[in-house]
Amino acid sequence: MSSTRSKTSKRSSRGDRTRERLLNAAVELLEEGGYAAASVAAITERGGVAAGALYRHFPSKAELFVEVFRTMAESKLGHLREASAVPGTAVDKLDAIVREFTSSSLSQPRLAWALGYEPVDPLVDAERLAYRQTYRERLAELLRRGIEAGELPEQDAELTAASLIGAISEALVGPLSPVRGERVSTEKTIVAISVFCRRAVGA
Amino acid sequence: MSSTRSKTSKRSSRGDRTRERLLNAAVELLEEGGYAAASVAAITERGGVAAGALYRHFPSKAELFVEVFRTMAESKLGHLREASAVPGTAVDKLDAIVREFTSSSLSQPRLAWALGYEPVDPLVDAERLAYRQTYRERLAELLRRGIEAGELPEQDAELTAASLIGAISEALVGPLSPVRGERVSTEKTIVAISVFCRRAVGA
DNA sequence: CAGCATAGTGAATCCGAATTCACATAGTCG
DNA sequence: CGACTATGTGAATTCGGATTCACTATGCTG
Repeated sequence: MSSTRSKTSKRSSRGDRTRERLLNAAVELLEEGGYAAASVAAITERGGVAAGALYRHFPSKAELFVEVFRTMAESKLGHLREASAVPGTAVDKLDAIVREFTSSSLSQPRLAWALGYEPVDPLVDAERLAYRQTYRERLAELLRRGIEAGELPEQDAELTAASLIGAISEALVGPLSPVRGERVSTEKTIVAISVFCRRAVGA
Repeated sequence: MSSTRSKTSKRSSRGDRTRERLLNAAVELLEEGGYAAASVAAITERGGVAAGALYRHFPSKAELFVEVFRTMAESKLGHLREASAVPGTAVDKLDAIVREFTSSSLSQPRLAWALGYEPVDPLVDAERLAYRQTYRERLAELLRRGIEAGELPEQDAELTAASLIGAISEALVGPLSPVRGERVSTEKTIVAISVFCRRAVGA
């Protein structure tokens, strides 16, 4: 494909930079108006190229979004990993993760909504599902450690993990949804969710 | 509109029956292949009429689905109400509701998926959101009673309610999703979810 | 500079639905 | 029966985007 990137790394070629700009444009549009706002026309316009150019860099619009989602999810995953590096018991780590997840979602509502819930495209949905699964596995692993350590009661770690993710998501939907109702204090929300999760795992 | 239904009730007119058949066809198709399978063509074919006929009964496909969703949600709401009529403490009622919700979803996976999660149409999504809100309020009300009665610890009932719904939903997604993984025992799943919820509310 | 590949252009095309509409047909009422 | 309304027909139209493509521009390499 791009024989030009053979420079191992160095300064990126024109094409590579356009590619980047398109990806960024997609993210921005997602933040601003969700998937509906992110048409090929809009993306390419913001990227400063004509519509057709997109197809020099991605086989389809869907594939572009797969990449967007993959990137963002990977980054979020990184943050969660960092958060869980906090010293302490498994429960402490769990709590750190929950808080990180909650607060980052609250600070970029529309994006979080788009990443986690908004109907996009079958291809992208699959990607999303896959990452959700990854989150779940991470959590489950942590839970298992907590159980072994006797910090948590015996339970189906996978199911609990899934439930936790669902609980956090749903609790956030109100605040996240473009159709926002009454705005509640962010800090209060985080604490409430954190408490709920602690109780839910049996801490 | 239908001056014919002036017979107060009696036997339904031809039109009314076609209307019913279309609604049923839509539900069936939803069960079988999700929203994707429920095109106007498919619905009308199954209903035994030509495509255009649909528009004699509904202003648009979306409106038809709004009605489908409303009906099903109303029915589910009814079942939950029945379930919560079980004698006992607020926690008992809560548990009954959780079990009812879980088991009914598991027995009609595809339909539950379509009703609860599958991206459909903005108009329908709004309807769905509204009912979710209703579920949430019901649950919250119950929780509040439990808190007052001292059966449950002090907490934000609304948030807990939302979290519970999210937890159940997500825990079911695996089993519900068309992309089913390993099949787990229905009974086990119900129990596990029930236990999780009890813990989560602080029972 | 010639030559070739990579990038970019943007109007035309495609595509898969929903929706419309001019024309039947069935039902009802006086 | 005759007229008038409710229903049904289904091919043609619409529609909103994604995608293509013949052509042009850019930039590197020898």
